[in-house]
Amino acid sequence: MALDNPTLQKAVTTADKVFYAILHAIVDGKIAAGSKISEPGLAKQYEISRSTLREALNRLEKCHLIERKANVGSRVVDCTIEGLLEIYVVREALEGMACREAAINMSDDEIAEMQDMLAQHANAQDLIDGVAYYQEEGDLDFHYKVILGSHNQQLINILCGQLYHLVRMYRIQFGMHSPRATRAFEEHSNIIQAICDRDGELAEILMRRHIAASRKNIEKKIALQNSATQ
Amino acid sequence: MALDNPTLQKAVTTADKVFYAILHAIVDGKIAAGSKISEPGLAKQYEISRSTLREALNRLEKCHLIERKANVGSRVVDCTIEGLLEIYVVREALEGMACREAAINMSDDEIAEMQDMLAQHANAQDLIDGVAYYQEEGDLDFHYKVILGSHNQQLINILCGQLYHLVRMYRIQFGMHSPRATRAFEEHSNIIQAICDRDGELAEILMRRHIAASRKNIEKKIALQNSATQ
DNA sequence: TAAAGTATAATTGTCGACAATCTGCTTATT
DNA sequence: AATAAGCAGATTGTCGACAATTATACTTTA
Repeated sequence: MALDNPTLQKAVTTADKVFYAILHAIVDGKIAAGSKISEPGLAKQYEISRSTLREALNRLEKCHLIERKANVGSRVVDCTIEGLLEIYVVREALEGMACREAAINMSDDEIAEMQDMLAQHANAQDLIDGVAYYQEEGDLDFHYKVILGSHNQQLINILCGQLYHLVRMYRIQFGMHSPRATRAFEEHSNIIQAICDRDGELAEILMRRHIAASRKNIEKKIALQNSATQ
Repeated sequence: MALDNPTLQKAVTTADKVFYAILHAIVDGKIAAGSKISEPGLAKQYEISRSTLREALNRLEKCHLIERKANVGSRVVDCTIEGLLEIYVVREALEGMACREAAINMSDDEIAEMQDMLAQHANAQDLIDGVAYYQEEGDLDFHYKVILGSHNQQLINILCGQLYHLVRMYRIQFGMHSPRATRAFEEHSNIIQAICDRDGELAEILMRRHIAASRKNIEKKIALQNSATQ
């Protein structure tokens, strides 16, 4: 079930391990965004052959974490504001739809599990402090559960397999400790309620607003920064 | 511009050429859906080394045309009804959003170009005959233009780079010569009008209905088939 | 001095071979 | 007879080397 998550999947081959190692290095910014990737360099660093490294690079390309040009090489994607906003647009569309489908397809057990998770969050010290409600990872994450709940393999692949890491990369590198913590918690509650009521239409609208609110929050911040520097 | 289309991109390296060759073979059903891929076999067939073939296979995996398991091998994805419906759900969400963004971001020139294209279609013999309005490819395609018009690189990548080929594969292998030809044409007209009016909200709704109508059309067909066999 | 051309160095693409793993069949055991 | 263990055969993963292409630095020329 949750093993569909590439992040949690066990690394069975050397290329796998190196893939995850580089993945984390990029997401955490240890390999700078926008920097060029040296195949001989990285291969030496991880003590593997170039073939194996290239296998790992291919997977990173699948996650849109690096970009390759023929006969030129690979670069880590760079984190631009425009890129971030583009991702939010995609998420609004896809997670909105995932939420609609989740309201239709989730089993009662899955819904109960999600409600339990939310109850735990309500007590969590982090939430009380109003910090870092966004920081959980993997299958602890609310959005994650909703996406899996859609039972749509295409949606799961795109959102959990590809965009997930990009989103984390942006969050970490832009230092987004959401100030919307308590607000987000309430929105999550309402979304779960809609799913529980099997109201797909409402569930989608609420999820879209939830994500759009985050996006607007970022746009506002950017606007403030821009007006301050002028 | 249209060079962002991986289908039209020029193949510069051998792996590229083989990638496109196998891509077409799979989409056209010359390599059967669901069949296992033999690396030694295909390498011999295309007269290349296994390394080069694996490079090509990696790209096919990016398009979700094949699936790989570690130490086991690759299989061509199989075309199931569920899979097809899943794709329609994703398309409804993403192309709907792309249409909204297109209404915001397309230049006047781009819109004029799209209107010209539609006018051409209106005269086309194919349309008069009520056949095959869906069969055009590449940047002739209406949906394609809308997606590019969103100016959102993420949307373009996912829809044109990944899903595009899968959709074509399903269309060809399920033999979908849409009987909705004239109807689809009218719907396209209305969508372009909404974009022309810069009405993103309406444009999204119309596109979603347009795609949902196709999906329901398929569901109906399936239901008929099932009731006939019982 | 700036621009263009050339040669050298470095990087990427491709190849064939070996090691590790899986598949299917035979054989042995209860 | 059914299940488990073990053994070929084939397939995938990994490696190091060579070929093709690109980037860099230097020289030449206007």
